[in-house]
Amino acid sequence: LELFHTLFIKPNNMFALIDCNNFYASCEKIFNPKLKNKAVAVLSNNDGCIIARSKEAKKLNIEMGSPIFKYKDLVQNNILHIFSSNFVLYGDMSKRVMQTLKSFLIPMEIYSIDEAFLDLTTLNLNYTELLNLAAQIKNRIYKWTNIEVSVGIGKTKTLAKLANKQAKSKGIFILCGNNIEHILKKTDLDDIWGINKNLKKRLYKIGIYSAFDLKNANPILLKKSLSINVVKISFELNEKKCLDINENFRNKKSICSSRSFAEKIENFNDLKKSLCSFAAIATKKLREQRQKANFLSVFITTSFHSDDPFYSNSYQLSLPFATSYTPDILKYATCALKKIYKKNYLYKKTGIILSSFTCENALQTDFFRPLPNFKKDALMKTLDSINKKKKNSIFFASEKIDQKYKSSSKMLSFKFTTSLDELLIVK
DNA sequence: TCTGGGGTCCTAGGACCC
DNA sequence: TCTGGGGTCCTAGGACCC
Repeated sequence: LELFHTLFIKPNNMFALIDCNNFYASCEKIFNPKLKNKAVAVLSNNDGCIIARSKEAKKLNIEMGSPIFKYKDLVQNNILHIFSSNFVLYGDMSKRVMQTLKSFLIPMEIYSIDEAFLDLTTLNLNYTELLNLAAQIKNRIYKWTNIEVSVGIGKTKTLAKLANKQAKSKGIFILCGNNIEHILKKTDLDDIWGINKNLKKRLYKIGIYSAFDLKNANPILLKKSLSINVVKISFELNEKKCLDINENFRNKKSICSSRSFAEKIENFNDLKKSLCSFAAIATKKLREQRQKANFLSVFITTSFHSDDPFYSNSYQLSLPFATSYTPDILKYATCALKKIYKKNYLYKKTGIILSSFTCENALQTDFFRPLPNFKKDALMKTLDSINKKKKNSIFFASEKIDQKYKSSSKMLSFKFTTSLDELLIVK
């Protein structure tokens, strides 16, 4: 253990986690002044359940993840204002926030759509300087994007995450030195990054009941009864860095596209059409990161929440050659679907996952395989450039789905920042 | 009536190798 | 009667994240 510490754990690190407050709900509020001080919630695809709440909505005890029909009365009485998820808007606002953060020229990892880590280690700041920097970050992001953020600072990413929880009420919080023990004692295990309800139960079984207990736990015991990740979390609570920031976030290692349907689908052809439309979306994303896939997985499932007979299955296949050519993916995805489709079930959802990527212009071939067809790449380039000018100008016949199965979003706000036809009008 | 979508990482076990 | 020891690589499934 001593050896491990001296070899791998470097002292004197400092990380900040910047997290946008109630991000999706905040994005809706920016462009709609009528929503000021009102409770706002954003719904999942298909307008199913709640995935974001403004602070006013949180005060009404509206739960994350619960289906919207539970709050029908609040919506009808204009107490709760709901929106379909507008990922084009949120994605663009996220980009603006991240660009603002980049202007500080500090090593940075974009961790999610509304969060980023900064590695402050080399800046060597004292407590007051840290507070000043955090305030500057908050102010600049608010001034440039109108988004409010919380800044949490700690000696490891795990502590910065925890500090951010404290910062939700105070705006800025630095978790170090004397206050760590005090905070950890009143922190629930599942409020720690990387520990959920399930892991919490397993920790209870070995006599660890709080974040403070986990900090002081025996790493050998943690490794034996749980996993290496829990050991790392415990070290991180002790201000010993195990997790570094990852600045190379550009390329994804897998790309998934899936959706639940507005109406359940029984028929193979309708299921195939929607799968093909997801396959085309995933393949387009793959081309955007200039890579080709060697592996795909297709899944189908009936509803988890109905009395209909339940069936869920998936099929994985290795592609005979790396490809980002939509017709190739459509063909193999359809093959995979045929393997798992069963008649007489009411399907609610399907999707595709592409993985095992290689660089688009480094193709491995062999003696017995035809040479790669460069015309395929040229065709996809043309297709993408046409669709860039006007979305969905060209698509494959197999993608054409019946409107009634498409997931619905009835309360969609405008794409205020990305579409000339949907600009905010000020009278 | 109505219950999301998109990711990463770890581990156990199988299939190989000598 | 008795059948080794030490590896690597791959994958499915689980567990976690937002």
